[in-house]
Amino acid sequence: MRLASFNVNSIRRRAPHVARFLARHTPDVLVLQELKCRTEEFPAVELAASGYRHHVVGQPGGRNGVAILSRIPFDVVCENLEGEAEDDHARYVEIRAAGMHIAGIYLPNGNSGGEAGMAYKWRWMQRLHERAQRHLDAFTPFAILGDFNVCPTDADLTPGLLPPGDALRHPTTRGHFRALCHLGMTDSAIALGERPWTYWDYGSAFETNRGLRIDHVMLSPELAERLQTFHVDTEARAEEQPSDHAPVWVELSPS
DNA sequence: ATGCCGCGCTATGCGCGA
Repeated sequence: MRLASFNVNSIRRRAPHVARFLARHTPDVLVLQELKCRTEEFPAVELAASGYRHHVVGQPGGRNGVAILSRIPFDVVCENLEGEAEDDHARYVEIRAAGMHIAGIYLPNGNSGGEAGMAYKWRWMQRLHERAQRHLDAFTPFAILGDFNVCPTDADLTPGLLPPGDALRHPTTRGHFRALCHLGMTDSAIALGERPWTYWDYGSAFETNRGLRIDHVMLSPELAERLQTFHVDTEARAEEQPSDHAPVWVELSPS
């Protein structure tokens, strides 16, 4: 079982990259973030030949947007986290497939909108925590994949790349992330002794390998037991007109 | 300490992303 995540920074610009990634690595499930399109604008035709079915949670205005592509049967569980009235950001999608629940997330950046932006990020992390708690309490196998916009420790960013007060490395942000770990969700890369960059800014950052580790795959205990490998598809980041994120994925042994 | 880049907009600069 192969579970993957890719922040595409506009799916209309990146549909060819996604198609190539699917062909190269044939994940069973791929979650996408930052579609930057409405649901009806998703380039389904360009991805149709790949043999994947999709579910899109788009948003007007060219912001956010998440989707799931799957080559195994699935049901959509929900398209938002509970706990905040009138949250119309398209940042969450959860499916049930192969006996597990799989969430694709685009966690708020938190650096825009001042205090309110930061507070929204932390409330969102609290709501994610509550969702995970619910699944863990029920012993439901649960995976969370996506752009967390969190550098969990100082070792997860190139020194000097982000100022100390940045929302991606703020102590409160890290506290929320650590709470998710303590709840019982395993950071896949760390569990395997790896700490790879998953994001490089446009410009020279990729050539000089100045990056961040912000795309994560978190697994409940049942799934962490099955964790075999963690990968970053740097090939996708090296392509023409790339996203600033690279796809990541994990391999799980059969249940 | 930051947006030099990239994206979408109702645009020909701005807000946002990390």
